[in-house]
Amino acid sequence: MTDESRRTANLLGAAVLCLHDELKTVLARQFHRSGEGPAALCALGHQPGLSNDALSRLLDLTHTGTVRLIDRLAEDGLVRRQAAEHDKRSIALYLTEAGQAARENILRERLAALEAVTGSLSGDEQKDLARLLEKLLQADAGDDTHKLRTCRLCDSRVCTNCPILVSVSGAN
Amino acid sequence: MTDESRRTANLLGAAVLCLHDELKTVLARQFHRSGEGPAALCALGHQPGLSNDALSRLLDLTHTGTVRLIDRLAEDGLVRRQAAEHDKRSIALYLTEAGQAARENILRERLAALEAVTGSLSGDEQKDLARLLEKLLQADAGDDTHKLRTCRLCDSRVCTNCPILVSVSGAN
DNA sequence: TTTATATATGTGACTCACACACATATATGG
DNA sequence: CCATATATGTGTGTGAGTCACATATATAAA
Repeated sequence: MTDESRRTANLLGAAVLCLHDELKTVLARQFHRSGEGPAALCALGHQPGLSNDALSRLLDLTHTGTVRLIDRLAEDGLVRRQAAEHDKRSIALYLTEAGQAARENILRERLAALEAVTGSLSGDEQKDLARLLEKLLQADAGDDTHKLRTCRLCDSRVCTNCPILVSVSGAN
Repeated sequence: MTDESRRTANLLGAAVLCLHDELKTVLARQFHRSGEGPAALCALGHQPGLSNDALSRLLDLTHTGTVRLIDRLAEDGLVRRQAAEHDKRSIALYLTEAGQAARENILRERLAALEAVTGSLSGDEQKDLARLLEKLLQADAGDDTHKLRTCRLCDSRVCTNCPILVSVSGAN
């Protein structure tokens, strides 16, 4: 590794930290709970009927942690537990109306914050950035669970031609 | 905003999330405490003698949160509180030998993880990425405190020619 | 078919990393 | 000299997770 490539790696780390801080702040404004709550809402909007177990893998929480998370979201009236039809042990999770609205807000504000940053680049630079990010995401994709994890806050209406597309059925 | 620029923004968000997860995992392996502990160690290595107050601004914690954080780090034998010479109210924080070693590990593993990702790009692509990241970091730099915050996990030996260079004296 | 084992969810008790309200010591400006 | 601002610390609380354990259903084996 050259000094220059090390410098680039470090710049990437700084950008990741800076942007993550910013996105965290934005989400906190939209959503009074911290942790994986926003990600759970987004994922459930994208894949309604997910089980506790599938969600726990997607969020990389213990199943217990996911139970508590769903308790909180249900208490806030954002998520609804329902008996699953095929397996009586499992539950199926759905967003309520309020949950869908919360998800919309989260996705919108997140994207606005990101656009404010990429907006400092020219059109050509944005194209370059997109291409480089695609390569980075592909290189770091991992298995299906990891891919779903990476996409857990994505806005599927915006992410056309996802570079790490995964068969959603792999989630349950 | 075009659909394409929205897509780029979303890709950036996905990459930030994915890499942040990965860096978090790496730090957790190196350092059994979560939260801002690693950042505190790195910052204190870079700016020895920082006060609780300056550190709390840098980490964006309440001063109380920082007191407790330092309690934990001191308990682990990584940080030492010392009376400040100029202002008897404030304390000066220094890393112990063990603290310096912990910091080294954190910086090394963080950079290794980042290099593993950027390593998937060609030399030219890495140069492009560096240039774009510099622009993004500059666009999002903010005031001196925000800049220091962005750099709180950087390895100063590697970050030559920092794109958002800040006068360190602004920190105290 | 009965039985053993694996899987899905849930509960109780705990921990960690913060926050807020309040107290104390030192600095600083009128 | 005194009022106010600043720096640190303490008591108490909370949110978000963990682990150990319990229960219900599914599946495979005898």
